[in-house]
This record gives sequence, C-alpha cells and structure tokens, in this order.
Amino acid sequence: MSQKLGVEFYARDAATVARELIGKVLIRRLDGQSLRGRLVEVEAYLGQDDAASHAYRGMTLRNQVMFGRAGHIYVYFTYGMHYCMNVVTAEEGIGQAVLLRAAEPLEGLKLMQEHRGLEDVHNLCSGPAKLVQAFGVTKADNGLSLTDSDTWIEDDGASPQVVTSPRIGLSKAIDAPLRFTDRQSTFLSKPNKNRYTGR
DNA sequence: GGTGGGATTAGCT
DNA sequence: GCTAATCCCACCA
Repeated sequence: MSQKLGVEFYARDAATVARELIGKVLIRRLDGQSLRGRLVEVEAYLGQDDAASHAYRGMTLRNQVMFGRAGHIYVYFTYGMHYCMNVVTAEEGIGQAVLLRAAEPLEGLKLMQEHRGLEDVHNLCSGPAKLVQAFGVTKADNGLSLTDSDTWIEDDGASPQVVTSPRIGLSKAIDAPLRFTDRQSTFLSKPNKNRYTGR
C-alpha cells in the first residue's frame, strides 16, 4: 500500500527529510506514461549557514523557490548544460532543500532511455543531472508542487539501510556528512573525478 | 583500467 | 573574468 508524501513530511529539517527520502519512490506522469524510480542517493543543503548551499548568500531570482514552501521542487541550471532537482524542506524563508542525486528505475524505462539517449539501466538515473534528464524535468518545472501536480513521491513501505557520507562535487563545507545513500543499492552515482583536489 | 579536457551559461567578485 | 550541487568522450596503458 503506497502512501503519497504530504506537506508535513517535507516541512522538517532537510537532513531528516533527506534520510527518510531514501527508499521512497519518485513518480511522474508524462505524455500519458508513468515514470517511477526509487530514490537511493540524496544530499541535504541547509540554509544560510551552509557555505555549500545556494541559499548561503540569501535569496536571489535563481534560488527563490528554495525559500518558498516545503514540498515544491527547485530546479537549477549549472555547468552551462545541466539541470538538477531539489525538494524544498523546512519552514518558508529558511532556504533548505534536498538534492535528488540518484534513483533505481522502476517503471517507464523505455521513455527514460529515450530521454537519456542510451540503454544501460544503471546509467539512466545514476547522477543528479541524469535523473532530471531521465524524468524529463526542465527549468519549466521549477517551483512545481509535489503535493498538487503530476509529479510526487510515495512511501511504499521499503526500509533500506541508510548510510551517511560527505557530499559530492563541492569545494566548500566538503566534510559535512549530509549525503544519504541506500547501502544495498547498485544504482548510486559514480564517484566523480576530483576537480577540486584539496583546494 | 585510468586521466584529461570540452560543453556552455548564470551568478558572483 | 572565474567558478560551478555535471556528464561524456577521446585518448593512453
């Protein structure tokens, strides 16, 4: 029996929400089809005290959704070519969010493969920009509500073993243990090459 | 197996 | 002008 997550789930501390999102199922209805993927890797980004968070320097046009209501998605564009997707958490005005980094594809594999332009199931959602691409999310989805749209997250009762580790791809606050993964999963993002070696 | 560089844009300094 | 919550491909071993 699956239960759709409501605002009360999202309106808590980002680290708590992140830990509990592992094992939940992201669902999106698109073009008459269903896309489903089990979240296996996420990262928490805290508010203005977290140097690695987009919220660190306060609200801007780009990150204003982060400061909005919990349960909406913050989609941002980076590296000139990639989108990443976050779930806004906590109270309005704080600027906390959880970055969705990887998922295990469950349904709609054919459409995901089409979106990604490749077949390998282990390479469809194994990274934040890949996940977004597989699910057909774009900047037009920035601000979308997960409690009142064709995109949402469900609890199907799975209870994976959650492991904590430092966040990936950062140059600031690199030691904070705010990355949460499913220990059993083979669908995690690949360890990214270190471009910031000790700097 | 591993390393190195290119793509391409918004936001900050 | 530089950096970024990234990914992919070419090349070398």
